[in-house]
Amino acid sequence: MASTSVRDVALRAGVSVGTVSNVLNRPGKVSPSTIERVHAAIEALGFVRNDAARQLRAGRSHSIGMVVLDVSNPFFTDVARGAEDRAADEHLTVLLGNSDENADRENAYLDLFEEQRVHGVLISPVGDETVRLERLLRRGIPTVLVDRQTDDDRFSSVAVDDVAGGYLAVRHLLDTGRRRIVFVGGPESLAQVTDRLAGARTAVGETSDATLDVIETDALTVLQGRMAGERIRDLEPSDRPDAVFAANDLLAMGVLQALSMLGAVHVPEEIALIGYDDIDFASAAIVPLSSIRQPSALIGHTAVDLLVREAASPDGFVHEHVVFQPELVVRASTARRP
Amino acid sequence: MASTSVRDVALRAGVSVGTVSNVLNRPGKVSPSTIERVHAAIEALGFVRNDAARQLRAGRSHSIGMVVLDVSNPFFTDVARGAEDRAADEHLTVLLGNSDENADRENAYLDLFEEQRVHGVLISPVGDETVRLERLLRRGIPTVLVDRQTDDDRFSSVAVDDVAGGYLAVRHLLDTGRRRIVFVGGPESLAQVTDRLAGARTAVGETSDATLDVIETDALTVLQGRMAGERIRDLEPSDRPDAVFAANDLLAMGVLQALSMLGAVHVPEEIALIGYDDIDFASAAIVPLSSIRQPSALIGHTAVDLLVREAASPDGFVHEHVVFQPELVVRASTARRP
DNA sequence: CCGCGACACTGAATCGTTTCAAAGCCATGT
DNA sequence: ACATGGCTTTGAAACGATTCAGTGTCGCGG
Repeated sequence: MASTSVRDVALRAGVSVGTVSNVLNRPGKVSPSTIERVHAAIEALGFVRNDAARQLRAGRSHSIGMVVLDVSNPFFTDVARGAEDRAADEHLTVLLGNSDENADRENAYLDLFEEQRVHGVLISPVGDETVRLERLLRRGIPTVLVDRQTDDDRFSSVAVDDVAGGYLAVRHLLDTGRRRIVFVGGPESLAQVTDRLAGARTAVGETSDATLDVIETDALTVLQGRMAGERIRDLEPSDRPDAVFAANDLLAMGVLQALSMLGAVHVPEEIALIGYDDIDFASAAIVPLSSIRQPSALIGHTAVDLLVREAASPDGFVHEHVVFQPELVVRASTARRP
Repeated sequence: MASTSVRDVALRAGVSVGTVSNVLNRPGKVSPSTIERVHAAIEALGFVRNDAARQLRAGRSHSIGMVVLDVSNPFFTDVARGAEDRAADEHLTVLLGNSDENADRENAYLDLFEEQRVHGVLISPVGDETVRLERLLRRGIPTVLVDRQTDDDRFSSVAVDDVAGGYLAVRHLLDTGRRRIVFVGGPESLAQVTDRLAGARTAVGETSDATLDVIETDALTVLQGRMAGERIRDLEPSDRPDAVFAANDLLAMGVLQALSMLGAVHVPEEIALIGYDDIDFASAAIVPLSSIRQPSALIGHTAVDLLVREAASPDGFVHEHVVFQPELVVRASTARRP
């Protein structure tokens, strides 16, 4: 019952603890017969390495801390999966934390990760606060911003050009003949929201008779989308927009639910709708949803890549800013009017 | 740069390391003035506890290991969230692993959790193998089966009555006039699948002119559902079933996509469709999906509860088997024929 | 004035692994 | 016969927090 240690294994195999450790970590340095004997002892005793002791000695854990804005959002689980896959190659584990767009929860996770002496941190930050992240750097914990562009040369970052994405979305709405556009998204503290809105504004600015209104939401969730959709549905038909650009697909699905409910407003005939992220469920929506696709798994993959490289070259690492380009995916929800 | 330890804090505060530790863990035993001095030193040095050292001393970590069948399935993320919330109350962290219905990946996570000396394990197992789980028990790691019923008194378990759920689903299809029913689900190694199928069989058995066919899938995913749906769509109209019961909502959404594509088959007029889990996206589907609701967050919550109680009472803990009842949610996809 | 308990604090031992300087062993070449 | 170098193995030190038996101090009652 009492857990067995290398000492027990060494005793049983008739070698020293150093040799047991070598068998485990540098088998090339140990003679075949000894290796066999040690393995037999490990087997017999059911020995399992104590990770805490390894970490203590090593000074840092072989985990990567990751904080995302919303684990219920398939976009982020896809990013996390990409990160995990790449991390597994390096024998690293990903600890996934969910900030729920809440700075306090974000901080709680960062505290935890500091105590754990994680190998590095991947974060999709809630606000602009870099104070907290600087502290990680000073501790020597490499930190990569995920899904957030930055010029800050103290961090690496992996993001998608959200301004371009916003532009793509609204350009497409304009190209299919819509002019009165509403942007649904929020809170403003999220860079994803403001960037996509900025791109939308640019596109609208290019067309003289187009207008852009904003309905701000408290979060990027289906529920918030439904509330925004209800506000639109309850407008006089003449006051309604002819297109909605939602800051992500969850919002878009909420908007869609509200508009379709009771057959009140037809999508895309009366109002066209486009989302962002192209999550798997977008194509299975009541009206299949047009969206802006981001290479989600690749984002996670690349982020771990940068992290690992930074961790390997302690000082003088040149931080990189990787920016992917988004892609328009057209489905029924923005079909051209008849 | 070199991380500061309790020793440094002690030195700076002019006390012993033992006192620093007491300030951190049993402030009641330390005089107010000393507490203040120690806190000042901690602040000044930016001291952060080293979790690895704590764990080494404590003998186990304050993390709970959790393995689910599919992180992309909102049902499991909901369960995980419930678990995390309850765990946070106990100052425990949840490490979430994804087996992808693959026994090797499941084992890899269990190995990891053993090395980490986790506080306990929550698992939604891939197969019937209890061998691996027994090993955890022998190590003194309490283990709770999640979303899996069992009579095994060596484990606690938290589950939903899947046989009752399967019965509910098919009883509803029969009640709305359907007779030729197809069950879509697999692999058979998942108890969730076989239990739901068993319930379905019972319901069909109660109606003399009803039939039940099975299309087995390789996994419970949207993609697999789409493949099954295509097989149904490609049947001669006279050979088609008049209702489909999918083993979970992801499958159901895939089936729905395949049937609706090209307007080939109308749901629910030609084929009624019911899923399982009632994930958030089910109500936003092309045709809002009827489903069987499970109290997902409550499952996670309860599981952590049992785990914590077992961990607190090392021996002689009486394992409990909690079984929740599922609930039918009727939407458009099973509307009665006109 | 002594003894006793309460309280605050100390510091060495401990957890289990890894590392590394040093030692042991053996064969080869001179 | 001995030095040399290449393997293999050894064992003590180190990582950093916690614990606990023990030291010291103070105040109060007898």
